[in-house]
Amino acid sequence: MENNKENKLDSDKNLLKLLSSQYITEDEFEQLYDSSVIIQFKKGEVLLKQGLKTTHLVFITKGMVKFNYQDNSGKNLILTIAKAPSILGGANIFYDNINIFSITAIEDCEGYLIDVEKLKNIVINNSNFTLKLLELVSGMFKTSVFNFISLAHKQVTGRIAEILLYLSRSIYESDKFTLNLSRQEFAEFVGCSKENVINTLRKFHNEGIIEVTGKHIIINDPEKLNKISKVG
Amino acid sequence: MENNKENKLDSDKNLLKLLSSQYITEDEFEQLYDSSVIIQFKKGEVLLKQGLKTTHLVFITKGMVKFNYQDNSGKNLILTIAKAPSILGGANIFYDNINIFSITAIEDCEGYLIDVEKLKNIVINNSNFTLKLLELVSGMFKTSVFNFISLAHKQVTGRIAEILLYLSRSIYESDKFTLNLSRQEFAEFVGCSKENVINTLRKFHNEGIIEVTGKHIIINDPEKLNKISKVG
DNA sequence: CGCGAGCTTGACGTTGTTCAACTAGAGTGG
DNA sequence: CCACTCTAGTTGAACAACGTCAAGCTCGCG
Repeated sequence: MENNKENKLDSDKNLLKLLSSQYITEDEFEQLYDSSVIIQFKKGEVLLKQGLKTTHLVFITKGMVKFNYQDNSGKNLILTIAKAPSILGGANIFYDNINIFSITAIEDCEGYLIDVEKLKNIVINNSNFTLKLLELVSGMFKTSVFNFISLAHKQVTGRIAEILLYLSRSIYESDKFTLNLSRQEFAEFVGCSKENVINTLRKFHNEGIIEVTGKHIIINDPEKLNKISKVG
Repeated sequence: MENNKENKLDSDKNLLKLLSSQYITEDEFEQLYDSSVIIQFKKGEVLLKQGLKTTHLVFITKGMVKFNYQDNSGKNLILTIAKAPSILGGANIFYDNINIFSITAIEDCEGYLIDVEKLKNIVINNSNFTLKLLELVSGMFKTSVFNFISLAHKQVTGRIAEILLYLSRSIYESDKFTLNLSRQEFAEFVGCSKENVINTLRKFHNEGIIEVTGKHIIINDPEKLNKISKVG
């Protein structure tokens, strides 16, 4: 048991190291790692809250999260879904410290809190690591732009096809998967009503493109989905 | 005449310096400046083209540009409008070199081409300047996310109100301005049809919120516009 | 067994797009 | 100086997409 935990921690540490150690020294890494706190999140818990100041990043080693935004009228929107291993919250450290969206667990998660001030100290003296962060943020920017374009030009059918492919390829990495999103959340990801999601999934199902049984989904014809997502 | 040009160049140079010199040394700046090329763009000309590799940034000292995207089906979308002075094209240097959208002059522009390879050399050895870039990209990311949210949750009336305020406050910096966008382009910015733009502008006009005479627009009641943009 | 949350379905109204016709203004050439 | 044409802008009507609403269903769980 003791041994198991040791192994697990070692493996997590290596993951984190892999993500950063090419860019910072061993010393800097140890400093960062030693100051970080192990933490668990249950499904539904908020890792980083919209509107609050960023005091830490979260490096998740296990689990899945959504980037969600709630507007003044109470409507929700999911910007994207991410899964471990991943560093969360990096985009706004050096711009201003207010989180523009929340990050919420959609299944139980494990990870580390990384102190932003400590990180800043390391970054300021380390151009390579800063470049790495720059790459990270550039990537997020790019994703966001594509999201915007997709939303602007595609109708719901195309968006849903696109998101099914994204989930299958990038998140669950399989043709068959069990959604850990409710229909409501799926709708918030697409940016439409839950009824629309239901009808469209049914349509795809009836056309034999996918198979839907509750939350279990099988992608039968990814090519066709791809075509639908391209057309709109 | 000669003297005028000298003065003009000096003033441009100072602008560029202002944007970067706190972060790089005098030497580095001179190196960057000396290798840059003065260039003019006429209205409609493309500064950076979607799908091509980035070989240079553009620092514009005069004029206005749109960030525009064209999808496979030929539909256009305007991501945002920017005006001089501004550094354009920074977001994707360190991620990959392909431009994900075009930048096109919407009025005659003047500026400098900055060689990306030269810039990279400077950046790699200069953490402060990298941080500045990080801030820049973070800002763009943030804008993009807000754009996404706006598009997802607001209907056309709200979007148009929002964009009118943006143009008035951030671009033209006045309650009265003359659009240098066609109705079609305005629609591409909003993400709707040009007819919808026309009808909505007319509606605002009839309600006394704005005055529209061709391309000349006067914002009479910014408070009301703000309310409309918040509600949706 | 019964309750409740999430899911599903169909009817209906609203929003926004598309299309076609028309108008106004800016060049162009005789 | 007057047709002619070309483009951008405008208008209204028909139509499609999508959201909202209300009702019924399913399934897990106490």
